[in-house]
Amino acid sequence: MADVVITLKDGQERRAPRGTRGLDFIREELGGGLHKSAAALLVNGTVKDLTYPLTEDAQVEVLTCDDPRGLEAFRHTSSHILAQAVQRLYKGTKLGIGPAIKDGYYYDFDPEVNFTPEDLEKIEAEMENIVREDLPVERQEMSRQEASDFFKSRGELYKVELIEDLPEDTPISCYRQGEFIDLCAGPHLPSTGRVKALSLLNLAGAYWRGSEKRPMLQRIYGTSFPKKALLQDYLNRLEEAKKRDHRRLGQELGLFTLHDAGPGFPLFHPKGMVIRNELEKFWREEHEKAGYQEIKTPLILNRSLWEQSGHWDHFRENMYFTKIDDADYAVKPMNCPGGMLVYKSTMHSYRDFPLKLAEMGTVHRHELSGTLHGLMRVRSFTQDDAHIFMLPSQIEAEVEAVIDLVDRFYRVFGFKYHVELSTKPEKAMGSNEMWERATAALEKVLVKKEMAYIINEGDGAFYGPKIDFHLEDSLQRTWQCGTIQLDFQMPEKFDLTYVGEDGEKHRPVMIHRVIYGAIERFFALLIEHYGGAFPLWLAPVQVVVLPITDRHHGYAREVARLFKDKRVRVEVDSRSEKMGYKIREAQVNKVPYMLIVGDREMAEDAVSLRKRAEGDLGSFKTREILERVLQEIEEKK
RNA sequence: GCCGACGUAGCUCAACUGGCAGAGCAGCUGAUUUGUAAUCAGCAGGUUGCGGGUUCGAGUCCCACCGUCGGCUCCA
Repeated sequence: MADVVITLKDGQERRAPRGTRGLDFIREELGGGLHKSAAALLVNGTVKDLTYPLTEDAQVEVLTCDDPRGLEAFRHTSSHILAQAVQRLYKGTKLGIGPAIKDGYYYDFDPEVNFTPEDLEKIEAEMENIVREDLPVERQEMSRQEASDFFKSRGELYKVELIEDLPEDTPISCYRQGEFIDLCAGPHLPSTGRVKALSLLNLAGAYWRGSEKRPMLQRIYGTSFPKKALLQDYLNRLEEAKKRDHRRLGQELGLFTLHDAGPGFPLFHPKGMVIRNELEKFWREEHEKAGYQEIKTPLILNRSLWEQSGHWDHFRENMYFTKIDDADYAVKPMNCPGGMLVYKSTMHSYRDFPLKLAEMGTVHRHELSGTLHGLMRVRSFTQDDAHIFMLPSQIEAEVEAVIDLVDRFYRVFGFKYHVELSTKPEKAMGSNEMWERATAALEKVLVKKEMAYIINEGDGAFYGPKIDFHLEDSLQRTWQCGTIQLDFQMPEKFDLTYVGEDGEKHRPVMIHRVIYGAIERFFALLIEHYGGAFPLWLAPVQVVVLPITDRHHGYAREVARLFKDKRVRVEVDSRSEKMGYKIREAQVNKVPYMLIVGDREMAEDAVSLRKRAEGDLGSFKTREILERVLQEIEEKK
């Protein structure tokens, strides 16, 4: 039998006996330690097991854990080890699914008794045993019937359901390691001994197939790495991330608090308000430049308005209600109906378009108690909303302009973001044609701007599809912030009109959009992004003057006055404490500029500069530092 | 809303199997006059989330509720 010709990534060709397993090929032909660090193969562009037999000439690339696809196989095998350990320790536990995810893996179980955190330790110990046993992992294909019968005989009813839902033509494969066998498409590592470092992280409930109507399973999250040191790095990073948690920093820096008196209703303290106000100030400046006009609409409006807008039918379970003089009112969950009323109050001409009405609107939404999360997910929040009324022909240009505005804002803060296109949800208003037209319009702009985006099926607003902008928190969970929603519904519902060139009345098109999203959420993300060390323009206290002894207090106040006159947020720490103490406190409070003043500085009209991040920088003329501070504030660096 | 864990002073945390609620930081008072990340002393601070129950006795055990945390579902 002739050898097969294997073409490597760099174009080199190697020969191997037909049917050689990938792993053996790597060991024989490529040498080095590669067969040890390899996790999977890429054969003609498809990811395969390392045990995959090379029966044809092929392009082959070796994937290690440095490649996401290699790491995925590694983590996926880790999840099988988890499931094997659980089934050894807790007989009768049924298996759900167990995929690799970002930073690790999970497995869903239906145990006879729910797991406790102590169980995780036992399970982890058993996983270590399985790794030590170094069980070979073998792939085997089955017919649909075989697979179904097999899992039925084991009582694995969730697996049977999965098999039944697989498309007809999909080959069904299982992976076996020791006594454990799981329905799985693979690929997997060739043996369990390759998982050198693993750890279980936490325990949570998760509905079977993500549906609240299905049983709740027990999900165990874990992670694993090819080296112990990498696992330790990861655990250290988690610890570091906890220090950036906005809930912790918000408390430590005196920015906001949350109370039992109002779950999901945050209270902003003076220092938190300074930041909020700076964010709003920046927002107003930019929106004025971009041609927006600002409005303000009421917190509470009559029921009939919400019926007209469709919220009564589509959003009621998220709304709060009240009565005024025996009539039904609702607290607004969105700003759009109020915006509609403003629009309808006067006549509009096509010449006025695009008409951009912006509103810092505080909305209330009843969110499920289990979903509340610091400032990220609250029940009362302020949206930096705007409604853009326009001609159908203006849609693309306006969507593009908003995308540019979002980018302009996020850049100032140094945020990375990703974009999603959300399509028609189940509870939607309007015809399919309308939805398709609107979705296509949004997609067209994204394509034109060459933006990477993912499709978020069924996640649109009830009145239209949307482009969402997501930011990452300190644990790399993503949160939707900016959004651009195209709406053909509200103009219809509210009978909005404009007078066209032809003198006739026409229906305008509308965009709902936010840039920050919710100020609360954006603020939370900013706290985590900066780890509480805000850039100068946002810092609640920008400059603190630290007099060395009582006889320097007068001079310290003079220095502070110079800054205050230029609207710099400055404080003087005149307590009778040592310099080390005052500096430590300013440092802990993350004040960007510390100005130390003693005899030398007094004599020279100077200050000794210490910056939060750089430490002692020596003596400078006071005026020079003032200029520097003003410039840095201006540049928003 | 669902699953699990947790809830002690303003904050961070102690209190062995049920046996007198305690410390550090912050706060207040006083002393100290200080040169680049914590000066010393004293004082005050609590219906142990809320409500029931078991017990001679509950922070500790049981039940229900509220809240928080991690997820699921949902969403800015």
